[in-house]
Amino acid sequence: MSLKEYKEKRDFHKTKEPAGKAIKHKGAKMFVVQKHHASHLHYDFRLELDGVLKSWAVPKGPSLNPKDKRLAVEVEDHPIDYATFEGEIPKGEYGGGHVIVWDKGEWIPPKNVDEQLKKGHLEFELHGEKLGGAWLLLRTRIPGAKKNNWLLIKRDDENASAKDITKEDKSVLSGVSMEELEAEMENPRPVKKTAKKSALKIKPQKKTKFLTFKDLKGPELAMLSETPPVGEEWIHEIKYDGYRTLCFKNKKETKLLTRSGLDWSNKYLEIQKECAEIAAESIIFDGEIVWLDEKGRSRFEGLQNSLEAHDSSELVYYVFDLLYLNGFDTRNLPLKDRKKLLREVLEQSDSEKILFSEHWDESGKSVFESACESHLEGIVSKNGESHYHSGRNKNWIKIKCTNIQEFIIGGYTMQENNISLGALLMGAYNKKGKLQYIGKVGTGFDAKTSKSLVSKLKKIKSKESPFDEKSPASKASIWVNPILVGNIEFGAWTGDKILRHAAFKGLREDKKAKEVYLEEVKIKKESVKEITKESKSEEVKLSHPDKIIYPGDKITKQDLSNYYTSINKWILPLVKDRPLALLRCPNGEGKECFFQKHIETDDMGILGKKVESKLKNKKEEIVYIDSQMGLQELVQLGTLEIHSRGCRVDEIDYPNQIVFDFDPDEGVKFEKVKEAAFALKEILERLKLKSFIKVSGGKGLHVHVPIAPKYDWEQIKSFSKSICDQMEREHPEKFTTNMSKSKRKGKIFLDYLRNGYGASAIVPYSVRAREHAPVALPITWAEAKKLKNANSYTLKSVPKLLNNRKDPWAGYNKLSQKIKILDQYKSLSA
DNA sequence: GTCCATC
DNA sequence: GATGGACAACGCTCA
DNA sequence: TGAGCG
Repeated sequence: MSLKEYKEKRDFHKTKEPAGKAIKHKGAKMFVVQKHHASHLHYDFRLELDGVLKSWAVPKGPSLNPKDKRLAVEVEDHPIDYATFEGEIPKGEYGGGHVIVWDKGEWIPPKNVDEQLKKGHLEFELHGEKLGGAWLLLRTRIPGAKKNNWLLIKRDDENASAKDITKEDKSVLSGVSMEELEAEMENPRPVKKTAKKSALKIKPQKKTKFLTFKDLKGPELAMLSETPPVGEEWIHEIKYDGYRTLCFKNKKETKLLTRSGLDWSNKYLEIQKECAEIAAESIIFDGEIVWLDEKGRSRFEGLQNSLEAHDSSELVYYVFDLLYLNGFDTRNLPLKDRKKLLREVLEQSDSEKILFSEHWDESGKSVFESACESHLEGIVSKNGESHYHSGRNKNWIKIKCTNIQEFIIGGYTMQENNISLGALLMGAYNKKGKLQYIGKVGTGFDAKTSKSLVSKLKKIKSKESPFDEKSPASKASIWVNPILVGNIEFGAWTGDKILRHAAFKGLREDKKAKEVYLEEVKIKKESVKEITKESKSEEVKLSHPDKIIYPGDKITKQDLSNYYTSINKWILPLVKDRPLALLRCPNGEGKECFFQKHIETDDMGILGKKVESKLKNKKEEIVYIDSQMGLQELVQLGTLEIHSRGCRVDEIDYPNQIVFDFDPDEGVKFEKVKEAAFALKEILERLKLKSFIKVSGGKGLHVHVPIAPKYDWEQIKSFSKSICDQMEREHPEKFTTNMSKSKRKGKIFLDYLRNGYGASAIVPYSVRAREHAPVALPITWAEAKKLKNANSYTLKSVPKLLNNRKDPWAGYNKLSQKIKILDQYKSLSA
């Protein structure tokens, strides 16, 4: 989409003038609100109408980028456009201009929304375009709320609500069927996911105009890995050693382009001719042009020789992807389907030079091994379900048998005779964008290539070293502009990131030096699982060790990491192998946080597991840890609170601990909370159950009861409910089991709901995301007697306290208590 | 913090 | 490259 | 039935 089209689409309500009418609202004020994002700072707007804070000003409007300083607001009598500010835009108020709002486009707020808005706690998005402008579809979200709400408002009736839409109204919903709309309101989902789900089936639905290389934004590229990925979704292809080439054919012309978009049709005349003859009106291929040796292996040297001789007769084009066919953009098809289509097309054409790149869907490991045995360069494993995405991503993974990589020539030395080339000084761009020296290459070129190299290098001589640092400064070094790219085969990397046993294999004329960077080896988790079991000592890198995550006490991420390291042996037995729920606050305590129960990581310490609840009849993906490393990785992810379920990952239907949470209302004396805990202790003792107590790190206390995993969640929940009910009956003035705030005045809320399927509670020894980093610390009942409050054990004080401490929860994990009354009930009902 | 999508 | 969104889930209770 | 609450 061009910028113009994008703007038109975004500003549809300005250009289309739909049922409602745009008016200028005189009393409007704009507020610029600074918002922190994990990786960047940006701004949002709020709009005040007649003194009432109404909304974000511009639906999906542009944010203010401190660099471009635009603001989508009409200023004075200028036409609606972006106002451009000079200099820094301060946080604050922007009044005096006009802000465009709809006359009847205001939504009917649900209860409390006005208040939420005043606090700035509500955001909404306008989805009017979907409904042709006659209606407003708003997605509202209250941070922390469980779901989005969709509000549909008819413009000409202020009191219209979503329910009032009749079948007749369908006509104005331009393009949106009633069913779709109902489905959307019923089951709201983020807009972008909608787009994802509407993936084309094998037959593309809509004709699109022919794509250009620019539309494509370049070919899809593979990530480097040391081992092939594991999983049925992966298919595996031979990795070719040639030039990546895209073929664009339409009625007018047939072009062969390099990966950077250069037209090399003339260099591959024979192939270009054959492509032109393909029996399709328009087509885009992605593949590799190679030269094959007598054994059918692609050899880069052969390709180079052919090109230098301007003879493409010996080259073939292995096509492995189809991006466009006869008017249809096929990039959104799953790879498997694209290759099916591609195979059909190529079978029809019967060309000897344009070949279908076969794939195998057996285990990646065996494909990789046989590829290496046949002295091929390696394999490329691709996710068969993935769409075609430009750029490097994890859907394509390359695994190499030998180490051949492209690097940049940053300089060279001559042999002593000063006639022939001594060594090439190689480099690659690192993450910082600097050219990093990676060693010299003094072999692999014969007299002829040496000569041609020298003549090429002389032309690009430069006075200064192009290398960042660590550069091989010596009198003999001759620097060059770092624009030539060479193919280098090497044995291994040294610890200092220098090549060992490197040999020159030829220049890569299709690659720009800017594209050559140090590739990080991305290893898929599945393929290294066996390794991780043995190499648990691996350390976890903290991305920002000095980042302050508890601003009140200047506690850094490193401090948190150190905390868990020092109390590792205390927390691990209580947290390992339990399904987790994490409270993550990447920007620290007091900043925006979110809960998370499912994570995909490539990290090795955070484990995922597919579990199935037989009793709940549902499958889910859970996260757990079983090592110190896992704990460290949680820290790295910005986890401030670790919560767990009361069960083990392999028995999710049967909890092995019960948790009672005593949560006092504002103003309740802590003594009372202690009394409650001790009252519970007594009840439990009467039931012959041993219990353990911990401070919550907040205001309350938690009592844990380890049990045998033989009762299901329903049993445990009703058991704990009955106990809490009993306490409430005995002392209704002290306790309540009712969570509602109004009925909690001056009482302690007995929360038995931690004991339900999927519910979780704070893990003992976890820190809390509150000021001073309090810890949910296990204590003895004797200590509880003297306790003054529940939040004075902190990240700073706990490690010292634990020194030489006798485990207050000794035997917790070994205790497998039975609950008699449940057993009795069971035998009764049986 | 990380991934991803959209521009 | 800049920007922005998602990242849980479920039962209870009250209006 | 939806919102608020853990």
